[in-house]
Amino acid sequence: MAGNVLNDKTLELIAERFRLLGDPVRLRLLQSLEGGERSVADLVAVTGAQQASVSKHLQLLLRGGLVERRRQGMFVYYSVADDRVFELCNVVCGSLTAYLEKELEHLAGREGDEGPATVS
Amino acid sequence: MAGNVLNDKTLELIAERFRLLGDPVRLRLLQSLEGGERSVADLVAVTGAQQASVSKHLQLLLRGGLVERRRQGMFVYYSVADDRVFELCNVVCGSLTAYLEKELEHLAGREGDEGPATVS
DNA sequence: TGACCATATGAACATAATAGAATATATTAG
DNA sequence: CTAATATATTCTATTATGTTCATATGGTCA
Repeated sequence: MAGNVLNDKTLELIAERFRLLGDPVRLRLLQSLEGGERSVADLVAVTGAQQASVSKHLQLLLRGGLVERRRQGMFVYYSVADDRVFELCNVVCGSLTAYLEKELEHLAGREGDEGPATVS
Repeated sequence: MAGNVLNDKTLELIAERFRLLGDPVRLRLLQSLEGGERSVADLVAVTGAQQASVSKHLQLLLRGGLVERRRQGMFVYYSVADDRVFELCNVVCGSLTAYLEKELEHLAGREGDEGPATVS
């Protein structure tokens, strides 16, 4: 966004990538992979989701280029292919924190300002 | 994600924020606001979307704390409340670029590797 | 080969997100 | 007050996304 205008296609790609990160199960998967590669079975256990669901989320992350897979015997190991995801999450965390703090402040400043206690 | 485990609620908040950025119209709105505040009418013109649609997207961004609004007469001016969105977009752009370059490389390496040209 | 295990995929269903038309609200001008 | 304008909201239809169950695929081992 550094001043230049992005065309619709690019914007759609960026949006798509944000959407890819916009699911708590996928975020949990990525977080679980932060320490290194894991098998699907591991990830199923960690997330508590169904195997089919985990597998599909992993395919989405794979097609998006955020993770890689490696087969070893019967097991498939996934790992993070782009560390930027963690940077993104950190920035979002900061943004969220700032937002929530502002909200708190706002609420504190309006204490008891939720409408009249008396009728008419 | 700096090594600590995030609970489900936090993860959902983060995912929600990513989803907020996961729409091309909203990204276009944010980009349009990068140069400073704009009225809704301006934004409708810029995006080419319906007024109702723009208004709804702006409400989403507002509730997410990414933009602020200011009323002046009949007009409402929106502005970016959290510059981190641009940082996020830039990181995503970098991530996308890396991914697409890798894809290209991959394709180049496999040139003509798309199956036999002859039948049986 | 067949039995078995891990992972992926397909189909059906439920839910969420989005757009568009119509309408409501808020503000100013007369 | 009414008319006019800018913005917000409601309602509805449609589409996208996610979950689950069942099944397919790919691999190992006897």
